[in-house]
Amino acid sequence: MPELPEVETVKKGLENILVNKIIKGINLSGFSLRFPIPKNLVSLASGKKIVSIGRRSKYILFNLSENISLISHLGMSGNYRILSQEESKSYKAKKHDHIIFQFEDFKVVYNDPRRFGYIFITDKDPKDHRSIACLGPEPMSNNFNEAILAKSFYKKERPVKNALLDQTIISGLGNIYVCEALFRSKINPKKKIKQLVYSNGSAKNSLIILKNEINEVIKESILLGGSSLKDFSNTEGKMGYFQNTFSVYGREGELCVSKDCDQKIVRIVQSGRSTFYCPKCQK
DNA sequence: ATCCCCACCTGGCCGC
DNA sequence: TGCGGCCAGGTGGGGA
Repeated sequence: MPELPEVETVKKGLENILVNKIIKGINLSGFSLRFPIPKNLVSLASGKKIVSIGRRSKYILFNLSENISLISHLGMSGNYRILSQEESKSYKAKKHDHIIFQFEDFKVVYNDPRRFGYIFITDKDPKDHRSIACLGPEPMSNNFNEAILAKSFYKKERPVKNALLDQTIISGLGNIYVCEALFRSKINPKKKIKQLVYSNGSAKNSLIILKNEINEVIKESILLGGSSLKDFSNTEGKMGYFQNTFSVYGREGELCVSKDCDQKIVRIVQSGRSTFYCPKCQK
């Protein structure tokens, strides 16, 4: 499922309902997620109030009372559902429901078929957690700019597609938004990143365009509630709409959307992952 | 040091 | 209808 816009959508849904609520109890399926669920999750989080809910990159951060934080990653197929009071009364855990949070009069269910998601609990600043500390700046944040990209791209040989998926360079993008941002920027995904930087280390215009298009595609997707492919939905079980606006992702063999372009979208594999692009528009 | 590959899982879809 | 193969939004560890 989830890249930055989808995680932001889930985070907002949780924030609307859960802030100032007290976790009365937690039920676990007994399965491990990508990592084992922390043994002290139930004892440490139960009885705590949810003070605030934040997001860093693709992580949802639950800030609880007494300086406890939950750090939640949705992996590929993780999702939170907030059950209504009525649903909560008779709810029986479904297959792949791995964590059920009990509140006074309703429940929140974490469901994750592929179990690539994970959750950590910490009594320290979550920003210092090893999963968060290494993340690069994220789109639309103050410290995301062409200078920092130019620094990361300077004299490096990697294809730009791979570099944009590297969460230590820029965090929050995944396969969909990288493909879409490169199309909007008219940059070939195979292009080596050093070619976007002048030999004096400053950003070429194409890199500035790329930075702007990354911000734009993320902003637009958040406004539409993210992209729903297969199983992504928000905390109410509703779908996002951004998938209807894809220019290249999942469009192999279909016509390029650019005016005056007669090319078909191509799928290649880079570092084991599908890349979709227009060979004519993206140079 | 840098970068790629693979494993971690289940389920859905396609072709035979 | 069934089965095998392939594909999927992410990440971190190991190895080249």
